[in-house]
Amino acid sequence: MLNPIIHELFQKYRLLTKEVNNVLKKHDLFAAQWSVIYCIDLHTEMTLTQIWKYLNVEAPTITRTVNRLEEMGWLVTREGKDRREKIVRLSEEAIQKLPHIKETIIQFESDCLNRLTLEEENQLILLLRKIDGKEVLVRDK
Amino acid sequence: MLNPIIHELFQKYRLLTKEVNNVLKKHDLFAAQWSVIYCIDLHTEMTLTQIWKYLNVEAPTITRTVNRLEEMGWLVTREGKDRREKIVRLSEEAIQKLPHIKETIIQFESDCLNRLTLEEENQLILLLRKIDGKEVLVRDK
DNA sequence: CTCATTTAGTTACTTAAGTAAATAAAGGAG
DNA sequence: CTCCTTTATTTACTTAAGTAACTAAATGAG
Repeated sequence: MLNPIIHELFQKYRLLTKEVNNVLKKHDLFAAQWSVIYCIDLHTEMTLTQIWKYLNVEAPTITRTVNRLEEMGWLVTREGKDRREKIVRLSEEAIQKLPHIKETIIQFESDCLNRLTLEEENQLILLLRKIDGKEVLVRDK
Repeated sequence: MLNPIIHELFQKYRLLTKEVNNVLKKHDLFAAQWSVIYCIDLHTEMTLTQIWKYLNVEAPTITRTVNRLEEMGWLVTREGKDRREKIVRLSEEAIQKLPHIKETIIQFESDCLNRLTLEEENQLILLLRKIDGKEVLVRDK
């Protein structure tokens, strides 16, 4: 952008999405779809609102991705007691396929980070969290 | 995604683009447009290929952004001696508006990074560069 | 010189995500 | 109970960027 940190962060974002899309191709998934599947698996069952709040994206993004994943047979949805909300869970096939996909993702991610020591990884995550901490809690200044 | 570093990196990317778009709104620009203007300013004159190689994106992305910026009067293009290539430079208005825009961007970026010390900034950039270093040079392992 | 190959840019189509505005159910004040 | 407000989701439109396939100019082998 101008600042080298932000520049680097943007470049890595593009590089990583590109590569993760490539890795996921063999499972017929895209990165954003995988992130939704992963987060539903983590919580077993979620409303759309819970998903977009967890992933920190806007609601329409999740409407679209969940619809697509439902069409593709990865997700099953039902109406909640509150009839406005849509509750999503993984389909049987998805649950079955999940371990294998997780494996390839773990492999991919560890390849990406193989030049970092464990300590560096911890440092990196702490430093990333310090960027733009408006919502984290206004600490000083 | 699953790995907290990559997860955090993706979140920060979204947060930062959102906020930089918000800051640029008063200049009638979007983040990607600004990055093209900035890099042309840095090099005075560039071909499309030089731009997309510098920014590390694909060619069609730059075709689109440059066309839009030309329509909007930010850029001027001409044909090179090699008649396949399109050479781009900033328009007079762009050059005039640039200092003010730069100022707001610098302000924005330093706000984003104000919780990091200078040393932490240096560390962060080094750590980011270690991610997925396939193209950087395969060093060890 | 001619033709095959490479290079620069574009076009068409797709994923990803954002904003603004609409719909529709739930909840609350009176 | 009625009406207003809030909440959950959706729809329409836009920016950003990718892939694949195309055009057209340049280059190089013969």
